Amino acid sequence: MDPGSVLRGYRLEDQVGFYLRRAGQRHAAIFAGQMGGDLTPTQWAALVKLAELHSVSQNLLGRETAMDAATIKGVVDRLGRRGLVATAPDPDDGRRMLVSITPEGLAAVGRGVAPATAITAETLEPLDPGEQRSLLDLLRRIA
Amino acid sequence: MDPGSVLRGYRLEDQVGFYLRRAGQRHAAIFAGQMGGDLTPTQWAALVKLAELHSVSQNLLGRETAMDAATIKGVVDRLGRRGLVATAPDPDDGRRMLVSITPEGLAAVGRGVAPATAITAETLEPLDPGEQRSLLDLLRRIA
DNA sequence: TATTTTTTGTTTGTACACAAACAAAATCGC
DNA sequence: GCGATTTTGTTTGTGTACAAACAAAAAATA
Repeated sequence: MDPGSVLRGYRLEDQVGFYLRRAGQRHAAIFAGQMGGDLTPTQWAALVKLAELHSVSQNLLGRETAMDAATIKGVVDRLGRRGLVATAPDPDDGRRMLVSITPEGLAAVGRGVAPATAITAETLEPLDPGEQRSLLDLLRRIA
Repeated sequence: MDPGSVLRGYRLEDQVGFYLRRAGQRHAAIFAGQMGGDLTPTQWAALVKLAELHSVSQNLLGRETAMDAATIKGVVDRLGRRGLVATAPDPDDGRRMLVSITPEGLAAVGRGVAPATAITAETLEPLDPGEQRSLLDLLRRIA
């Protein structure tokens, strides 16, 4: 009796989850290579959103970048320690911590746009333009 | 001068990486819900591969499941502590640690196949069958 | 107004994920 | 056979990711 028989035809290689993880790993490797290692994907996402939104509460920044409260806290703390982000209590709401991007953070975003664009291009490079649009559409719909 | 101008049209919402992360998060949530929380996606992947391969070195198991040496070590340690996996030194190669699945591990795989199949189905549920095949194909090619 | 509920942020604990540095064993090239 | 290289596994450190439990403040409601 083959131990594999409990699998009843189930194979890791047929599951979306497996390829989502592997594609994420490849993207992370490309990111680290192009971005020079000083900004992680989540840190970059937070900085980009802050460049758009000027000043937002920490939790809202988390929602905009798809990070839960505990995760965005760590990201903001690390960016704050490096002077790319500043926090201040919200005068209108004693619970809120307003997060904003510093001039240094804005400069980092400026330097990062070209690499970030290249990262997306390199990640999608195995696909032709139509396939790239398809993938983005399909991913969006299962996200 | 708008701070957003440093972005030059770059938006988080146009980047694959952002959706890869979000789709991975949704999949992980579905996984935790269906699998009952006692097995993580990586632990499940390791068990499935071991059910197929019987006995493999720890590093090879990592390669088969897309985990690096440090990560697979942690996964095997945790599975070993719960008795789902056993390790033994390879008699033919003093460096190698042979990992195999225990009867309890095999039983856990047997119980997990139905939920695991449902997890993939629920993750892909927003797409029709043709789109599901497309997504899997495109993900495979960028992974 | 007073009570309840929600929102916001923090802390702790567990689990990936990987880089870097290291040691031991096997293999390769000569 | 022997030195160089590769493979295998371990350890440490940093950074997501999230659950759960908690406190404080605000908002909703009775």
